[in-house]
Amino acid sequence: MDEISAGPGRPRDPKVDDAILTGTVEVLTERGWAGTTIEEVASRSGVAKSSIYRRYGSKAALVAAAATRDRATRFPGFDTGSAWGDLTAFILGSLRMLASVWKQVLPGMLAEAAADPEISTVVQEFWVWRREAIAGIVRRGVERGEIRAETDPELVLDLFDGPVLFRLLVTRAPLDGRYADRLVDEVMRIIGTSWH
Amino acid sequence: MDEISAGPGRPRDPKVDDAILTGTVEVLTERGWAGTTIEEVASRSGVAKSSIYRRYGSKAALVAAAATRDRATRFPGFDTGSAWGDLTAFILGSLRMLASVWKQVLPGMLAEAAADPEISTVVQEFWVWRREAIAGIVRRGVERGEIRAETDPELVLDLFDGPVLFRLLVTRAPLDGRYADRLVDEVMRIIGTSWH
Amino acid sequence: MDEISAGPGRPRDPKVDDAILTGTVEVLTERGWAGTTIEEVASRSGVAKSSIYRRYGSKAALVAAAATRDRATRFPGFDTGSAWGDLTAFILGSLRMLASVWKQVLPGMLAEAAADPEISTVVQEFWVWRREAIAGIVRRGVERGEIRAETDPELVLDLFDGPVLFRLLVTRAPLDGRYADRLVDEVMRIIGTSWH
Amino acid sequence: MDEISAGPGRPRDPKVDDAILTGTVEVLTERGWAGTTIEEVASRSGVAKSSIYRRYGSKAALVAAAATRDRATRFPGFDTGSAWGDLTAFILGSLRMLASVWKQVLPGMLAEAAADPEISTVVQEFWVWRREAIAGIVRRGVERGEIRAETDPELVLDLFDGPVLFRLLVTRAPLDGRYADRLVDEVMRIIGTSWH
DNA sequence: TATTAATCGAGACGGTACGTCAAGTCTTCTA
DNA sequence: TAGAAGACTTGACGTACCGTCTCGATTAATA
Repeated sequence: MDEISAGPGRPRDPKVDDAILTGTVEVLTERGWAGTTIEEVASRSGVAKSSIYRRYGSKAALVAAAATRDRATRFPGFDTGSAWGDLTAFILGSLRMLASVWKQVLPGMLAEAAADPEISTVVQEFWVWRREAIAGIVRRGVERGEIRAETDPELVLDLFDGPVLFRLLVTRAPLDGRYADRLVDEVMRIIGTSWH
Repeated sequence: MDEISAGPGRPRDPKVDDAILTGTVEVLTERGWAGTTIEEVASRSGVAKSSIYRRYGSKAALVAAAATRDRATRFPGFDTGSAWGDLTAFILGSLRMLASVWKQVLPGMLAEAAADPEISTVVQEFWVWRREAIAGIVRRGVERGEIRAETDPELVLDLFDGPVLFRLLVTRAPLDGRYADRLVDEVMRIIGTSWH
Repeated sequence: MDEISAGPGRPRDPKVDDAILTGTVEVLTERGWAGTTIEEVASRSGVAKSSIYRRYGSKAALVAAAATRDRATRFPGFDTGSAWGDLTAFILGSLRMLASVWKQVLPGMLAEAAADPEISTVVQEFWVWRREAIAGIVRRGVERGEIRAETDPELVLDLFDGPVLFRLLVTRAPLDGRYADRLVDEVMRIIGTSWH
Repeated sequence: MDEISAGPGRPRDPKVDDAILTGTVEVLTERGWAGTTIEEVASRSGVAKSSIYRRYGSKAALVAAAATRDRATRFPGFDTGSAWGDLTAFILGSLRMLASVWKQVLPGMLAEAAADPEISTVVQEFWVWRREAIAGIVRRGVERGEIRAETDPELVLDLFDGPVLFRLLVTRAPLDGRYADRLVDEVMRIIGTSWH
């Protein structure tokens, strides 16, 4: 995916790459999605506006890149030995990640994605690994006999991320550990082979 | 809330009220949330910009008003005699309403609400009657013995609107009758007193 | 020529008109034609950029307006009783006007006019009254018998402004009183009825 | 001033020299002075921008070089046997040269020269040979007794190029053969020893 | 019947950010 | 070193809307 060897011409300066994304996260943190302007990111990161536009065609693309870089660093592993434990670890990790900048950024991102297919793609890619993580948990749970064999991972993601998104965007109800427990409880009631 | 008798001075022209909201829906339909500008709404509806600002303080407030007016006309009743039927009617009605303009408008609205508390209030009010509708369905279901007594209507809304929102904003998976059936199925598995 | 009564809408603020043109002359004086930017004029005159663009479509149009306003205030009358005196007064007045800002501005103006027909029009209008002034001098001279009856005022303007422009733009030879005398001398040699 | 033998390193490629100037004239022809950019010249002539900047410090310097190269090829000799004939040949040749690209280029050049002394020098050098050509014509005319002995060639140039420049830049009056005749007529009326 | 006060359309106003463009400089690889 | 390629900083461009404001012209209820 990455260019290994350079073509002709001056190669892009990785320090500039870095400064842009770091500056983006900074401005997002301070000003939120709507208050973030390319102009501010440029002046903040000591980089020319044109150097940003050369890389990213829009604010949304820029923020998406920053988010993608951030994701890699934040999410730990989870394989606790039980479906219950795995799901709890997964949802808690998600909520922890959300608690940072991205809680403020996500709404704007999603709005942009609704209009711009290119951004939509980026957003969906952002969710692909979540689906795969869930699929892994489900597979292990089925092998252990904790989860029903015909379970669709897509459905589980629906039931996890849907309500979280709903609370984040609409009801603004708290997204804490107790809520995580309840979510896992409900989901296991649907996909589990038995219940206490 | 509404002024019943006029004070001194020229009263507001109801034709202007109407032209504004109608024009707003028109522009939203054609241009989507981001492409909708107050200036365009004004020129489209043959109304002065100041006449819009006199009524609504922002684009979001304007759109919220248009949405509220629209809601009243679109949503039919539902009381089918069974919890299963009620929930299905409710979710199908919701999906039908979403299929119109508001699918395009909702993301932008929610993004704005995330930043502006005033808009957030409007959005939440928009959801209040949904909670109440669900509460009614649950109450009737409990009385009939179809739904477990301790069921929290809030939770049911979570499980309905969450996944729908998730699909709408993120995965863009289809929101059709089959999906509605599956949703009701899952929810009833959680809140129902028995299952087949 | 001027609008006496206003159309609908807020009328243009004459203080803004004035601030813009005054600021333009200021910036031109300090920075010259090339160094003058609309942005600088705006910030200097405490006026929004859009208020300038609302009035003038380009730098050249803006400067032309400033020049036109300036012309009215700078040029005194001339009717000295003899063709010789009139022409001398005319050419001296012209050189005096040139000695101010406009010496620096004219080249850029003319370059712009060469490309943009609209500017060209403005520039030519700027020269119309010179043609007319010359025509008046010629007419009076013919009546007095000092100037040959068939004299074409256009030609006289050619012979006056041409060499001045040439010196200004190319040779940068001095444009002083002695040169003015010589110019009048030459021209009278062509259009005069006799010579000493 | 020119490097005769190369120092160390790769010598400059004369094909590049040529491509640059040829491309410059091409672009000037198509786009005029203002529309000509170094970037376009570079891509047009298949040469790197840095190869242009290595040779010429600015757009004006580049265009000046192109003009200088062009001048040598265009202007024929003139020595017709009479002052009248010489002057007519000279002015007609000048007008013919002007009719090409340079009519469009001159205004921009002169504007630049007004601000940049370096360009001003180039422009003045461009006029030196005209002064000398006129000086030759005058000298021969004086020897033949057609032109008054005290005639200043500088003045003649003033009277020729001034009006031409004026018409070119300002009035846009036609510059054809008839005008050439009239110009010669007027000038001879001033510097000639007699008239018909 | 006049007065008063708010509305209406229109459009100017000071702003802010946009995305584009060209200038001139710098950095890499290749010849 | 030159040369091609292209990234880089800089700075102005002209545009689009924002939300506020000032006009002159209505439009009722009040005096």
